[in-house]
Amino acid sequence: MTANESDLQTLFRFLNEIGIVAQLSAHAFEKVMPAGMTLPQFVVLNHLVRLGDGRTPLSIAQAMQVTKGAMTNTLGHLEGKGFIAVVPDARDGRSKRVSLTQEGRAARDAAIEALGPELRGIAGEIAMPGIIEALPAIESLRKVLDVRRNPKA
Amino acid sequence: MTANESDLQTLFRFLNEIGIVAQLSAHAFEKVMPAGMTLPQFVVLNHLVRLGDGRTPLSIAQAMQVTKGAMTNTLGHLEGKGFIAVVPDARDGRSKRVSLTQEGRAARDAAIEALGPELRGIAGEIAMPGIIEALPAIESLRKVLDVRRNPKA
DNA sequence: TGTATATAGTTTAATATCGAACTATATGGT
DNA sequence: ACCATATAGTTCGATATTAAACTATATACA
Repeated sequence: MTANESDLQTLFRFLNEIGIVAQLSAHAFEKVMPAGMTLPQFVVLNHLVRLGDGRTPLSIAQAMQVTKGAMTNTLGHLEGKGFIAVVPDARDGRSKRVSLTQEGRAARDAAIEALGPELRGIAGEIAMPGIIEALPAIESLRKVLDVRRNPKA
Repeated sequence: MTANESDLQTLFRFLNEIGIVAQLSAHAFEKVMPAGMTLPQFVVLNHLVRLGDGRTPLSIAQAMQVTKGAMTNTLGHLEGKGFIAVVPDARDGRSKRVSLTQEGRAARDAAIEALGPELRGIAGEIAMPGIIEALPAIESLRKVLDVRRNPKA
């Protein structure tokens, strides 16, 4: 499966566009988020709601592909706002466990609510079938980059 | 063109994946770049090579969707390394013009060279036809987000 | 001509991120 | 049981980014 020059240029352009879309969408999200709610904070809350809480900081960091240090920072903010509780793991003295508070769930729901109109606006202006078809390609690209970054996992 | 719930969830997941791919690919790029060359610096050099130099800082900032302040920073680094020259515009006292130096072109070529194997590696591990088909969807999404951010332009 | 407004670029304070060094706890091989 | 190594989390220094305030120049219009 040798890649030709044209493939390389396409891939380069693809990654370039992805970088810009990521930046633009992050901006659009922050714009509509309730005051004080940042994108990283929301992503963590949403992750805990969707996949269940009681997870360790490390597993959350790996799921969203940031460093442990970045997660320490984000969890600190969320804890400071009372959106999560972080407690030592009784079984493993090195670990902690993250659980959602009532306020945390409410904040996540409010953020989802605020996101709705923006998402609807975007969805209304693009050809959704194209997006739906493109999703698997993005996901496989993510997996490839994932493995290349951390081959052992 | 009303969007249904499923469309919104797909779009949300799509943007989520894009954010992670952007982060992973930025990391992969920085990893192989020659010492001292950062991704923003490379992107600016590449832009100037491909579309011609003599551009203003503002136009470059707009092309890559960063603020003027960010561009001031990046151009400062590039100028400090002797990769570009920034001179006042004779016609417009507010403006400046950015031109590439010999060293700047060489640095860009070296970066492209260093990027080759990494891109080839990635291209060899994914299904390129899917990427090629997905590109237009990403591009149209970029345009939509672009317009929503700055409706007048 | 003069004044209000728009545009180009810089600076500043704040934030998120990274990688590396560090602490503490667990695990595995001898 | 012990010691080497691996893992979880924090901290630190550096960097890129943003929004907003600021300076300087240009343009439009009255």
